[in-house]
Amino acid sequence: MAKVLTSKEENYAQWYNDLVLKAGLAENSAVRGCMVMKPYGYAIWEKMKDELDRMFKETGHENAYFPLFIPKSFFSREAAHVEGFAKECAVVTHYRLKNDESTGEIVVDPDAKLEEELIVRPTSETIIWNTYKNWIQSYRDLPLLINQWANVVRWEMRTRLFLRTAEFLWQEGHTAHATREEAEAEALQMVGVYRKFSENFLGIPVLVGHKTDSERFAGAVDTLTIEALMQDGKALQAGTSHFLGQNFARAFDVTFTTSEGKLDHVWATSWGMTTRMIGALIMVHSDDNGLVLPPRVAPIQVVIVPIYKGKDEFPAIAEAGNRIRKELLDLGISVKFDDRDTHKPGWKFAEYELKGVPVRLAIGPRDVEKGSVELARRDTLEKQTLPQAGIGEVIRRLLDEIQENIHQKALKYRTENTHRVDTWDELTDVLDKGGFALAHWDGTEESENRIKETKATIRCIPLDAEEEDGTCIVSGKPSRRRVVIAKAY
RNA sequence: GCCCAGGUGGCGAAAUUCGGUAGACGCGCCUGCCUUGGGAGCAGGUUCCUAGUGGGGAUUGCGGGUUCGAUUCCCGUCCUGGGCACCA
Repeated sequence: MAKVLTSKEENYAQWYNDLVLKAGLAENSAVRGCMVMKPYGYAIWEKMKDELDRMFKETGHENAYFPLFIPKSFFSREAAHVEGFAKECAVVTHYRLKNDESTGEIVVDPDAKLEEELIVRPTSETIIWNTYKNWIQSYRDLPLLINQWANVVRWEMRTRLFLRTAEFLWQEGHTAHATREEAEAEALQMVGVYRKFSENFLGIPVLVGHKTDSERFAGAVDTLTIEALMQDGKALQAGTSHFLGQNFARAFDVTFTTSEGKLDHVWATSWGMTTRMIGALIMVHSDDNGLVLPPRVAPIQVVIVPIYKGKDEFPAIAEAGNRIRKELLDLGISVKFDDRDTHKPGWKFAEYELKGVPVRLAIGPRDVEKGSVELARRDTLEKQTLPQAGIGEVIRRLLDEIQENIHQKALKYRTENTHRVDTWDELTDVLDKGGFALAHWDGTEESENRIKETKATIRCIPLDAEEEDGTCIVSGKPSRRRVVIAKAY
């Protein structure tokens, strides 16, 4: 097979880029740092959206939509929030162009300057809380559980397809609650939804935990995160859920009358997951032959490739192919019968491997004769010949097995690359090789800054960390639990 | 935003040293033949636009400059890649 991709071992960044481009997922656009998501990449995103949306609704949330533009004044009400986002905002200053008579060029009309600039949302807390103010009067209006599917813009200095683009797609949930406890429970619930989604649907094992003070979302009281490990040993923040306390309620004056008739500010959360997950999916599972998609997220779960010499052989093969296709469709399996005669079988094999299709069936004259079919699974690249009769059931079970196998493989990789470290040397050793280091930390910013000098960061303070006496890897001061340290994207 | 390195067909690129026919070589693509159980092979074509077809025009990110002549030298600018920083 002609080599299509750079090898992962040769150059991980190049391999990733090749894969995104050649599998037809996305490409860089003419606009600085932005991305064109191609149909196949978008199909993967749609699968993710459908599943997440289902999970949100299952937990009582509704979808709504808020404006793309945020007046500058809204944006600056919450001090920490503006501080966090000010450096990466796209700003609309004018509303009209005109033809410059001297040069004949289209220029911004200086007379069309906006009185107040508009910020293209980098996140929607401010405009949403400005709206919630009008929606919430009484404890009877709470909780307010809303999610929005949208695009946002953050003017990043350096960009990378899917992982960091100037514009990206995401969902952002924004909830309002009557009590602190309820809001905290919501934030915890939603990080749990992300964990379930990531592990069960995408096959990506994640660590769940709190961010440190310095890594927290701008304006949040607590940030919960899921952290995944990529095949090059770097961590990726895959989703976050924030407990916002009453910060935004105070900034936007969102108050309600309690059941006791008292006035109080509401308690808030926000949580988001983005198209970055597509990048995670690629970097966690794929190999040098291309994408490896877990069946649940694969836009095409089974592809059928006919093999034939001359036109007379085709009808019998097409009959078998279409019959199997129908059988799989009836079982709720997405299947493509690629009967194009413009590409040869070997070409198609390579193509669908590159696209990560979990199961491939090949049907040729031999199979028609014997009532058999060749089945190849993408995760292990194993091939076997099976009877056509009952193939639907076999594949239905196999898809579950592949889903599980891909998850277990990723989990095994993460386990093998997670190390408990008790000395500074052990820490730097793990960080050099790549992977998660579990180390004691005294909770101070000084020690955290020292860790950051290695270019690694504290990814999270795990939720389920067992209590354990130890001493901080930096200061030697006492510590009650280990934190997760890694180099990250 | 700062420090490097770059920007030439659909793609990887060559020519830049020392200014002198831009696109060598390869991939891909197109046509035909031969093939079809792993991106096979052979021949021809392939920068783009245009043309009643023995032609014409444009073209090395973009804008200026030097020069008889600029992909090459100078200034500016935009963009891309790597590093710092920032970040989902």
